[in-house]
Amino acid sequence: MVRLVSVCASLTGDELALLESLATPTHFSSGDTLFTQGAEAHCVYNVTSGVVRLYQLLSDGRRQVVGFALPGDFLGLAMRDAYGFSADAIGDVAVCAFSRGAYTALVDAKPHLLKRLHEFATHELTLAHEQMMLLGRRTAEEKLICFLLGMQQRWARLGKPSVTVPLPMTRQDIADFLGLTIETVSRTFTRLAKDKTILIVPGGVRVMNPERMNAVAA
Amino acid sequence: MVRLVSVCASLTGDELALLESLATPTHFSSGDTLFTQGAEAHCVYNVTSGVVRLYQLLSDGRRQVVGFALPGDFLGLAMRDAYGFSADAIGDVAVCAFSRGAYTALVDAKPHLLKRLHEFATHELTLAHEQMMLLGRRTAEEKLICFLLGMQQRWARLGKPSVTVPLPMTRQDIADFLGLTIETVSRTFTRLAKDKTILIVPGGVRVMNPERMNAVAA
DNA sequence: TTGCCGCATTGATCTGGATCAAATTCGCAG
DNA sequence: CTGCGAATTTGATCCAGATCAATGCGGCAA
Repeated sequence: MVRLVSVCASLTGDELALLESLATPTHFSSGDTLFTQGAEAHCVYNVTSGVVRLYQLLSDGRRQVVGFALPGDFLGLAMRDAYGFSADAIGDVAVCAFSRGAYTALVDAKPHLLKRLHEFATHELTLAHEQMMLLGRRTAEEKLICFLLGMQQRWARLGKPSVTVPLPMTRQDIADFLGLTIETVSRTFTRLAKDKTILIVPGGVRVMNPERMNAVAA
Repeated sequence: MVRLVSVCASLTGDELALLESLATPTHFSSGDTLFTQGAEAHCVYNVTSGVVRLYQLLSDGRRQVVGFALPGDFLGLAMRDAYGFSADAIGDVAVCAFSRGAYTALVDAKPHLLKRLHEFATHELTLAHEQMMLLGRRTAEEKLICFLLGMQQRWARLGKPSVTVPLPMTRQDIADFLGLTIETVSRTFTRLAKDKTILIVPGGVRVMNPERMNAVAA
C-alpha cells in the first residue's frame, strides 16, 4: 500500500501523507470504462498497474486511440467541465482516483505538486507532437516500428527494460492508434517477422534487429 | 505598450507589473526563425501579433506542421533542455520573450500564474488530441473543413469573428499540417469552391455554407 | 512594360494502404 | 476433448490520395 501510493504520485517525502488521505484506490477489469468522452469530469486518475486505452470516437464510429496509459501516468488532467476522451481498461487495471475537489485543493495547497503535474502535461504534449508527425508523415512500416520502440522505451523507463515488448492491446487498438487498418497492422507485423526484424511472441513482440529499427525511426 | 503586455500575458491585475519588467518585446519578419527543434531552450515566447508556424522535420525532409500560433499563444512551454519543434514567422510577428531564468523565477514566485500556464498546456493537449483524430481518421475534405472551421473559431475567440477566414500560411504549410500534399489541398479547395461551400479570396477563404461544413466536421 | 520566380492550379498516372472476403488460430466454457 | 466466438492472418481487388508533369498567375525588380 505504501508502494502503491508511492507509485501513485511519483513524489517523495512530505506530500505522501496528504496524497494518501485523498487517493481512492480503485480496480477495473478488462474492458471496464474509467470515463467517457464528454462526460462530466469528476475524477483525476493515476494508473498504478495495468494499461489503459485512451480514445476518441467520431459519430460514424471511426475511432482514434490517442494514447495508452501505463503505470505512473495521469488521466483526466485536461479537465475543464468534461473529459476530452474516453478511457477503458486493457486487462486488469489499478488506479488511484482523486475527486475533482480533492485534486484542486491539493493543487492549490502544494505549488510544488502543480509544477510536477505541469511537467507531466508538457511531456504529454511533446509525445502528442511526435504522434502527429507519425500520423501525418510516416509509412505503415515506420509507424509500427516507432510504436514498438516507443513502447519498449516507456516500459524501460518504468524499470522493465527488455527486448520483449509486451503488447496487451489488440491489433485493432494498435491500428486505431497508428491511423491504419487491422489488416495493414497484421501484414506489417508479418513482414517485419519475415525480415527477422522482430519475433512475434504470445502477448508481444521480441526486438531482433534494433539497429535497423532505430535507423527507420530516424 | 500597456495593451501589448496585457495581451502578452492574458492575465489581470497584480501580475502585470512583474510581467512587464521581465518581458522583452521582439519583432520577427516573414520567414525568420524564432527557434529550432533540438536547440537549447533559452526563451519562452508569447505571441502578440502575427502568425507563427510550428513544425518538426524528419531527416529526409518530410515536414509535419504541429500547429499555427496566433496572438496570445505561448511557445516553448514544453522546454526541458531543448525545444521540441521549430518555429518561424509567417508574415511579420511580434512576441514577448521571457528568458528561461525569468520564466522559472516567475513561475516559482506566482503559483497563480503557473496554474494559468498549466490550463493553457492542457488546452493545447486537447487540441493535439483533436489533431490526432483528424490526421489518423479523417478524409482530405474533412481535414480541410475542420482546419477552416478551427481557424475561424480561433480568430473569433481573439475578437475577430468573420465569415472570411484569413490564411496567411502557404498551401504547403496547410498540407504539412493536415498530412496531405499541396496538390490534394489545392484540388480540395477548388472542389469546395465549386460546391459553393467556400469562396476563395486573396489571403483567405470565405465560409459560404457553414451548415454543411459543421455537419462534415460532426 | 517585360521577364522572372515562387506559388498555385490542373491534368494524367501510379500505388500504398483500404476494403472486401475467406480461412486459420486462439481462448476458454462446457 | 470439443465447439464456438472473437481475434488474427492471408488473399484479391479497389481507390483516395500521392506522384509526376505541365501550365497559369501574380508580384515586383529592372
